[in-house]
Amino acid sequence: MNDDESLGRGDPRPARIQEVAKAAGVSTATESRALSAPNTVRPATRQRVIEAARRLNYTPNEAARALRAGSTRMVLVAVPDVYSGAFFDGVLNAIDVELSAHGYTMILGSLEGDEEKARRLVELVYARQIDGVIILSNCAGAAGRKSVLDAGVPIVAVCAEVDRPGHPTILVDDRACAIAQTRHLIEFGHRRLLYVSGIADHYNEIHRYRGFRDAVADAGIADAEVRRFVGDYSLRSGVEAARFFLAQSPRPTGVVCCSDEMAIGFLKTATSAGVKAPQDVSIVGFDDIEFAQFCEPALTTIRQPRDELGAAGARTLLRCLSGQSLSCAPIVVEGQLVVRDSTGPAPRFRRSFRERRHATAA
Amino acid sequence: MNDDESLGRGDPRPARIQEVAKAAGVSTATESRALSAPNTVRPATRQRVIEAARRLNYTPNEAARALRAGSTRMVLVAVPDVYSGAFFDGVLNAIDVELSAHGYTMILGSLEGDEEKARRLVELVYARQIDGVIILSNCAGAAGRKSVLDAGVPIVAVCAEVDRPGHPTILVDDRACAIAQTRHLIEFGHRRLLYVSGIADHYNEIHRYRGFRDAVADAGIADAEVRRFVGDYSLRSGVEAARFFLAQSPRPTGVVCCSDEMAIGFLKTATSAGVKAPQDVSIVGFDDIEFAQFCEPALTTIRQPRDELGAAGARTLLRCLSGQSLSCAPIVVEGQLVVRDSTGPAPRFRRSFRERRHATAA
DNA sequence: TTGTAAGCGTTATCAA
DNA sequence: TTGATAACGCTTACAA
Repeated sequence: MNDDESLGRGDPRPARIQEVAKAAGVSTATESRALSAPNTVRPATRQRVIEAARRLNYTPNEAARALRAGSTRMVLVAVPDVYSGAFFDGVLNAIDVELSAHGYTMILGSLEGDEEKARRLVELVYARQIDGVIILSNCAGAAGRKSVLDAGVPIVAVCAEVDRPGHPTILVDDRACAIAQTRHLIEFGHRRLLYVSGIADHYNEIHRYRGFRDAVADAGIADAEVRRFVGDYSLRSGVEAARFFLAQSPRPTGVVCCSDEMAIGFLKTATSAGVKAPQDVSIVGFDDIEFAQFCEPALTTIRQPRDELGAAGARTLLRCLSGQSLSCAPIVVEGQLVVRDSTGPAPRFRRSFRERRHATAA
Repeated sequence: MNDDESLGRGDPRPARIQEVAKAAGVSTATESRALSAPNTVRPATRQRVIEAARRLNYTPNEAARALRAGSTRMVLVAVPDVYSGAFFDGVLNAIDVELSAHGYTMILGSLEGDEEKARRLVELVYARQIDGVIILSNCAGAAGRKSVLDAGVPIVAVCAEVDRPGHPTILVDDRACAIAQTRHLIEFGHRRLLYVSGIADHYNEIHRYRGFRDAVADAGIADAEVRRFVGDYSLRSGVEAARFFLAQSPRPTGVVCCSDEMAIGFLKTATSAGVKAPQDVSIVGFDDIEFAQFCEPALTTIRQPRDELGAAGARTLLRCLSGQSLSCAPIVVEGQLVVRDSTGPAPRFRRSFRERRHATAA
């Protein structure tokens, strides 16, 4: 019985490179090369090595590899704390696929909420356990704490902006999207508008609100006709927005929301109070999460190219990690208005609009 | 100017323990102890060490620590591939909070879908980069591949069952939950029932279906009155279930779903086809995801104690990691029926009317 | 209580 | 193409 052949399950101690090298009749150096740089060893040798590794069920110890090589192939993806799982899941999946394909592991976490969790993640970066960071959240540098920005690893921002310049960034054209939302309502004859915003100082929000204002001004709508309610993207704040809406007199007839969650929370609350969409009020969301098609009525919204955002972010980071220097001009991708059933002609315009439609149809 | 004081941002090279030890006037051994086992050094020394570490912005290199100490403090949490983000997010958050509080980092990933991603994760475990695994998905041991079960690390299952016995398990009482769903409908007078199942060979599913059958048999309902549609927990399969439902004649009046997503997909599709809930059909979901309150009508469902499940899973794993041996009797927590607006009395009179019509048509 | 020194399991340098 | 050997940065016997 050969003592190299300890194949049994649950070996008390996994094989090390030395043992495998011995079994293959080579040095540890050759062993290592055969596995991580196959073309630098003779095919026959390589074959022997690989065979021995398989027999002994050998997997290189990652901690040792990382210590020696100075890289862990782990990437931290920082998501917002209260986040639209429904939206980010798509982005995250694209990131994960891209990273995995290049041998990297994704670690997910928030740098915002639970202080304990956040500090641990930042420490992990400083501890050289993380090769790079993708930021999907604006609050990268928290007050009083070591910032991940100072850890000396490459950082890429996706749908977000880093406090300090010089980092590659992937963005949706938020201003254009907000204009598309608003114009859609204006074209339906809505003039009393409610804007339900995300967190006020977020990068996205600043640009979106700017777009909303511009579209409103373009249409010659007076400031007095417009309201703003500041939310935080959540279902709950959509409910609050609807309460605010219900208390107005006269009520707005068109509502622009900065997330589908807020739009859905708004919709449900308004409906329960007897205000129907799109008859009494039209609502546009943002993100096109999966549930947008399943609420009642189905939600008109902005579709963000989640796959594209995630994949571009991951690829950009991988390029940084391989030492390429990149231009910092943001990569901008486009959102798209998806019209469903939650928007329609403004109440007082409805009749004439219908007549016009019938006229053109006839 | 002291060359120890290189505090500048983006230091080319982070401080090592040796430098900090020198700056504090102690050996590396004392330095290490002062930071990881504070009570084993004199307070004054400890103070000097901590001060020096802070000055030099020192964070111990994690790879070196892991190599030497033989533990990485990383835990893999394996989620299903097509998963109810809305449900698992709650469980995952509870796990993360618990792990973070004990100095552990959570790595998230699926062992089911993308083969490339799955293989990488398993390799990570074999590479000793993962101290333990929490499984939220049934397909732990995939065919043909090294299984995470053989990697020799502690494994805990939450809402799932591991193919091989001997692992601690945290479960909801699925059978009792399914009975509660079904009885709720039966008490409303429903007798023609549709059961929309999750993936057929999942542990949960087996127990839930058993509960459904038992409740049906208890009520003396004939097999001929009962249908089963096999879905996969997704919104999409809820849509398919509704199509199946719409094609029946006579149609069931009560629908038991194994996820809220399926219930919501069903609801929307049925509503669009002119079938109203709860007037024409009553629907019960499972999970009580956040959106359950926001669909129209609000969904009657089963609330699973997500926090409890996640926290119990994490605590159990931490106990394993600290070397305690545990009983393998499953920890069972209870779900709870939450009655909202998607369920109501069976439409007896209209039903018999319809049957008459169908009878004459046939 | 503190210091000395031997590893942890790799990879990379250099010489053969 | 391969082998000997020195790091990588930390923890922990063991000795003082």
